[in-house]
Amino acid sequence: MNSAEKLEFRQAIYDIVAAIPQGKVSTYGEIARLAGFPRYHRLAAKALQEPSAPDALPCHHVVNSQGRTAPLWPEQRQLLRAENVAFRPNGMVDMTRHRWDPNDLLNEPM
DNA sequence: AGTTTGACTGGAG
DNA sequence: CCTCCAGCCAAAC
Repeated sequence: MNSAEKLEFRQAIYDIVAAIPQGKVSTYGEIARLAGFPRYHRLAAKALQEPSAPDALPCHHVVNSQGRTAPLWPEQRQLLRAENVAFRPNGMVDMTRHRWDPNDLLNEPM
């Protein structure tokens, strides 16, 4: 991965995350795959930590594959709750209800 | 140049 | 659900 690809990757990640609708969440592995770098989930996470990430970027819409919120980022839970995202009793996001389907453009506001 | 470190993942125990 | 582990890849040590 050269420097040009890094920029390309980061930009793709930001675009994808920006496209996640309110009340929906995606995973690090998913956005990395959509960005065209299937095994770069860890780098996707790092990209969201980058200070260069846009301020308005709703990175709280990204959780891990199990629906777990970022351990060292307690606010994420509040941000999601503010969007009526349902949490299971175990503290994980109810992925069956809130997983974002990139193909479903309107993603049923119902 | 070798080792450690994550806002990770999927599987095993 | 929990922890532990191998696989993963760039960055930071």
